[in-house]
Amino acid sequence: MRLIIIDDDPLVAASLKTILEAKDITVLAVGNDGEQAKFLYGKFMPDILLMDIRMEHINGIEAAKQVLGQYPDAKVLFLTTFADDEYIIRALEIGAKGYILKQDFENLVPALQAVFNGQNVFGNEIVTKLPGLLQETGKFDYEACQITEKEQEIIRLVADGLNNKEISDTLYLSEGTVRNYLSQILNKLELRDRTQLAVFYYQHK
Amino acid sequence: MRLIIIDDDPLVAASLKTILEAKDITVLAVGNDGEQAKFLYGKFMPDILLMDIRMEHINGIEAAKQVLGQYPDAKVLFLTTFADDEYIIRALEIGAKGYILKQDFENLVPALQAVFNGQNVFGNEIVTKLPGLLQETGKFDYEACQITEKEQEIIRLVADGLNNKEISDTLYLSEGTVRNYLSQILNKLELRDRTQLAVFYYQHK
DNA sequence: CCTTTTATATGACATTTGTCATATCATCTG
DNA sequence: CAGATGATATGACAAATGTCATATAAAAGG
Repeated sequence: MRLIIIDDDPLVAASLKTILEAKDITVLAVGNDGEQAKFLYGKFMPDILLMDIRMEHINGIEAAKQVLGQYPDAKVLFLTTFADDEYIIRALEIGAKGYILKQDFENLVPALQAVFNGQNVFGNEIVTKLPGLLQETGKFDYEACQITEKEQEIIRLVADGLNNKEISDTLYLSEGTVRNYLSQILNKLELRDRTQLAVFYYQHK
Repeated sequence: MRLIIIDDDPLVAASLKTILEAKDITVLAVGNDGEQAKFLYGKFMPDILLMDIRMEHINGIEAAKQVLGQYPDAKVLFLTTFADDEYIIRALEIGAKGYILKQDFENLVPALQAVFNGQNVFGNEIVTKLPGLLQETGKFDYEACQITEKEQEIIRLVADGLNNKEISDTLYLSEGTVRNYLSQILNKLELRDRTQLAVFYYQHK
């Protein structure tokens, strides 16, 4: 198995190289910058591109996107020090083969093997997060928070982008009343303003 | 590596056993019913439970749930003939280690190895579906609307519920500048206020 | 080098927003 | 009936928001 390692930190990159070579894996090249990823990939055409996801200048995702744009069959396995929701999605979107924690170095070789054989590999930390990401956060129980029916109506209208005047027209209330309701809602949900309320609404739906 | 195979179809189960034993993998037992899964797991305590996902009587998911309920550290790898969106989520939820197509029998061994070493393995057919499941709504093309990179950053922060001061602190800009940016954004997207912007963000994501 | 563009900032301003204290009025409830 | 409760309203106020005209400096382009 022939691969290229890209890591911001030269120490990490070198350690990885040593570890992997001890396991009879050929490290064709080591880079420490997203910029080098595409160049080195084109030059060596490795079986796998093992790359840090957090790097200065060009991050791993961006670099991988470029590599995959030019070489769609490239197998990219990301390395990271901790799991980041944002990155999981992006990595999957662009077609990475997986995502493994640096700490799990004893699992690195089997992971590489699996990727080499066409599988996709994800560490536990990642997978346990997926259901949460997949199933949009369990609906929020407004009742449990003593949010009345009328208040919920107002929440929906705020989450629709209406201002106080529009809400008052819709519900046949005075604008002041709407303000009062809203004030109570924000208080109950411990939010600061209507925008946070709208955000809350969409994130708990 | 010691494992148990559960498959509805005795022929498939037997074939798998033959293939795997040829690769020096110990098949402790073969079952053909979800009911047997829990019993056999308890009896043999294998490293991995390799199980069909579609079975009569008790399906794989249900059987795995029971096994995992009793033995939370069980490593369950599902087998299936085709990928089913519904199952992906369910399998991840209950804590399965992966999901592989029966057709990919040449990848089965590396996959088992990776699972044995604590990884999670998913076939390509599955992974390519994940982004779709993660965010099904076609996302909005801000570039096309001439929304600059910086403006997009501000949008994200507004959609996070920050006020102008907080945004300016985050981006090292003056509050006035943030206001100006926001004003431009609202103008470009033909929205009225930051709440509508947050709403827009969540509805086009 | 001069001009244009781009990013950032300021101040002034009207409007909207959120909070609070208080007021009606109808409906329960003992 | 008297008092409590709940829904709605008002007015006052400070803070935040959105708009606009304008300013400045740096970068880019000629």
